[in-house]
Amino acid sequence: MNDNRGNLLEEIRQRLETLNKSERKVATVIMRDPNSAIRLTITALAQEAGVSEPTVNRFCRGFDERGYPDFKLRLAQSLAGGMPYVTRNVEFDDSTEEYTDKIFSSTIAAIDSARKTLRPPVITRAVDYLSQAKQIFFFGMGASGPVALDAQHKFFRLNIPVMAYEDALMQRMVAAGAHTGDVIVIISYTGRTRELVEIAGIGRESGATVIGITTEHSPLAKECTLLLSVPSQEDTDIYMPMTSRLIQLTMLDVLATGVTLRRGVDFQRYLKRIKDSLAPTRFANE
Amino acid sequence: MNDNRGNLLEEIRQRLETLNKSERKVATVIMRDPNSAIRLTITALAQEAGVSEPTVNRFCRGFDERGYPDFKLRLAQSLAGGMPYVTRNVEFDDSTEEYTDKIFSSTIAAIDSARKTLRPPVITRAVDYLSQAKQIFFFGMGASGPVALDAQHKFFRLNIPVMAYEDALMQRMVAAGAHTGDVIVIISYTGRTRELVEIAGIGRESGATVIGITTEHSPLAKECTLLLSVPSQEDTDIYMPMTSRLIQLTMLDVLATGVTLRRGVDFQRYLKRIKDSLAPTRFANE
DNA sequence: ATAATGTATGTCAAATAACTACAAAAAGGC
DNA sequence: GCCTTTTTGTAGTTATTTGACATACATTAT
Repeated sequence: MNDNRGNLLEEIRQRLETLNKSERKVATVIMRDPNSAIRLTITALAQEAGVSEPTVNRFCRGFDERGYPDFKLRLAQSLAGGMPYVTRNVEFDDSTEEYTDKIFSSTIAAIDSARKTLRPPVITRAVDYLSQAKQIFFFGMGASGPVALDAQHKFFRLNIPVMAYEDALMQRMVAAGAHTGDVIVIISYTGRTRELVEIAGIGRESGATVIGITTEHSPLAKECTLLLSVPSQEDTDIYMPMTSRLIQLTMLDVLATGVTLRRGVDFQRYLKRIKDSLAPTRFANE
Repeated sequence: MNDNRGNLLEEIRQRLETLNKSERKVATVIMRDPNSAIRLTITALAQEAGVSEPTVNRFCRGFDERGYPDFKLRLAQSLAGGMPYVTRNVEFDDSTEEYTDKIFSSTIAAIDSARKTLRPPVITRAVDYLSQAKQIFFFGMGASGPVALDAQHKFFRLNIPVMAYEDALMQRMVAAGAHTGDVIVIISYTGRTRELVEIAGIGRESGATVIGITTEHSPLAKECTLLLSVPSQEDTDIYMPMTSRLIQLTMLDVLATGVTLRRGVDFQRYLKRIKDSLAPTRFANE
């Protein structure tokens, strides 16, 4: 819906040869300092270019715009600083400002790229399973442990029996004792932890639905009923998992939201009640 | 020269609470469909919002703009790049694709806005404290509990004695028993949990350095030696904390990275050794 | 060479949009 | 409940854009 015709500035440059004398004057003025051009009125721009106002207007229409204001709007968009959410690695001589910015940028870039690889039908299926689950278990080890706990926290509010386990032995026992209708969500960045791969198999044998939040094509992914794939972040997480956790967490936010929506509008009142129950533990708001 | 003040849409959303009735109407109309809003005249927008034209004009000036046209220009720039980093709230009739996209977008927008409010000198000081700490404790309750655990995980790798506590009584005891040179990091979204505010005070009395990762001007913030402020996300987290955790986590990534850098280049070898220690627990990489 | 035609550009007026000053209404404090 | 302050709207003013039309210039045909 967004009329994202290419960069306007680029288009002007390309068509420069095609334009007639006066229109070329207008183009030149705009290209010389586009950032100022967007703040000029048609009168000012016309004067600047030494042409008449209607000429500017005609020039604008030549670029498939309704008139000068629309043209300016599109020009402004072309100029808007593209987002520099690039993944750059932290260097050992970075200043505080530099590494802070790099980490934030990489994080944003990672989440953005995760968003692009998402497949809504898969999420819908995951939400189907979760909202019909008799019980939900979240398994995560190491850095994914806290993610599992966070998920427990979130799903608990949804009035579903839910537990998180970080311990491999507990996970194994729970998986072995699971029933049809139970859902086990296994969170693992690498998808290669032997223990978890085995546990996934055990869970499935017990009849549980096993949802994996992990890397595509990994051994764990193959053992799961349903895979929510997290793109692997090549460079960033060399020595510590950073962005991967955040993507997993966001994914779980999406799932929790999906389940909430299935509950219907009335459920919001229940959520509010849970939230309000915390009020006495807090200082009043302002 | 390009006045790239932050994403305007985001700013509107943040300041939504601050606005008065009529101005909020205007904000709502703009946020509902920003892409159309930029094509409206002040008259049309006023009518759409059910307010008078001067109200719209005043609204624009409230955002440090000279008037409506300039406001529109900046709005257009915020929308550019086809990438709507707009925070739109999830509606009850959203499709999977819609709510997924909204959550990812809000998350990205929130982290981006957090990035902009960061003050590098404060981070430097936090890293100073942390890298010289005899011991580090991370305290978090409720949704911030998993964040504290994640931090423990991360700082453990940095070869620092570190513990995370979710339990208020343990926190209280640890705070009371802390010494000068110990650092207590308290993570709280609201900054209003009575228990934690008290604990912060106790920790400081014991001589520990108390770093708060919480909302500015909150009771907790006032009790801390150093405040790392997390911008509060009014709308998004109504019924569940979502973006706040992610910002806290990213903040902790930054701190952990800062401490790592202080350790010097050799330290990387140590980190690699820790990472490699996990290899036997995993299936080989391809 | 000149008339005829078409294109390019400008002038001016009408319409539209944005802003200002002021007045009315609503909200808040005493 | 009255006064003060804040919020919102009305009406008039100014600025901006656009459209209709006219003129100038170039091109081609006679």
